[in-house]
Amino acid sequence: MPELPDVEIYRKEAGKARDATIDEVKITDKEFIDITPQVAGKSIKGTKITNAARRGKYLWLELDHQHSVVMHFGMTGLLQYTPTKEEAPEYTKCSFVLDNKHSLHYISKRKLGFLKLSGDIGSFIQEQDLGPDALELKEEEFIDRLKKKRSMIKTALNDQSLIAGIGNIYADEILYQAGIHPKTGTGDLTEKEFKELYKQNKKVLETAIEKEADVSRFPEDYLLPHREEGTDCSKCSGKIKKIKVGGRGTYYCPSCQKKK
DNA sequence: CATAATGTTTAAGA
DNA sequence: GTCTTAAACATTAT
Repeated sequence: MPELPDVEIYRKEAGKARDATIDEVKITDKEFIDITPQVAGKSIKGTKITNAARRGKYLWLELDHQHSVVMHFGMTGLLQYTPTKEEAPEYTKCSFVLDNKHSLHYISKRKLGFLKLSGDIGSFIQEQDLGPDALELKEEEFIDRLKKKRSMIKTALNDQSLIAGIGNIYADEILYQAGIHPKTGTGDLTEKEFKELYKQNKKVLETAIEKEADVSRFPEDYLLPHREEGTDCSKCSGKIKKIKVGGRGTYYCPSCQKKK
């Protein structure tokens, strides 16, 4: 489930490969991986991983030859760092075999993400029209950006050009914690509610990272561990309800997230 | 078998 | 042109 907290975990995983040299690039799904064996051999093999960087849901492996590998995880992708002698996980699309007896595996069941060679990170962000990372934003800009969009608040939170990193399920969690109905129009929110959103955005994402994006370890009053229609709300006596917002499944408590 | 699923891009509508 | 919404994409699990 790769949203900001998940990708941050992968970034830490990739960080274990820092200063290792890439001995080999194994491409196991040619259709999916946008790197030809020639390019891999010429531009990636033999280079050193100098850093792992993240913005929103995108992850970069920075190499010492002024380029980098950029990856996106779609809905089912993940990154794993394992001893090379272990077999690559199922659905592995591409593996970087390192000189420290470990390998980094890009894994995905479906084909919605990508992994490719990227030059300068800044120009990539511009091309993608990617907004600032949800954890880097100051309160004022966070609120200003949301106000610019005239849509339901959940749709605005999911807009990567406004704020990068919040996906479908974390938008639900943030709105649940803030006590705001997901269909509320951005124009109908009060200043107080915007501030609460900012506060919960930070808290929810940081908590998720601290728990290594493992929902079973989330606090008891979070929505995510019991994101199911009809279950009891952890904050009041209401029952969790499922609706569609902008075409996506959305869970909320009708009793503590009242519509205006 | 039909439906929904954490994602982004596109095409269409206002 | 600009902004917003809905459909399309690929594959698996229920």
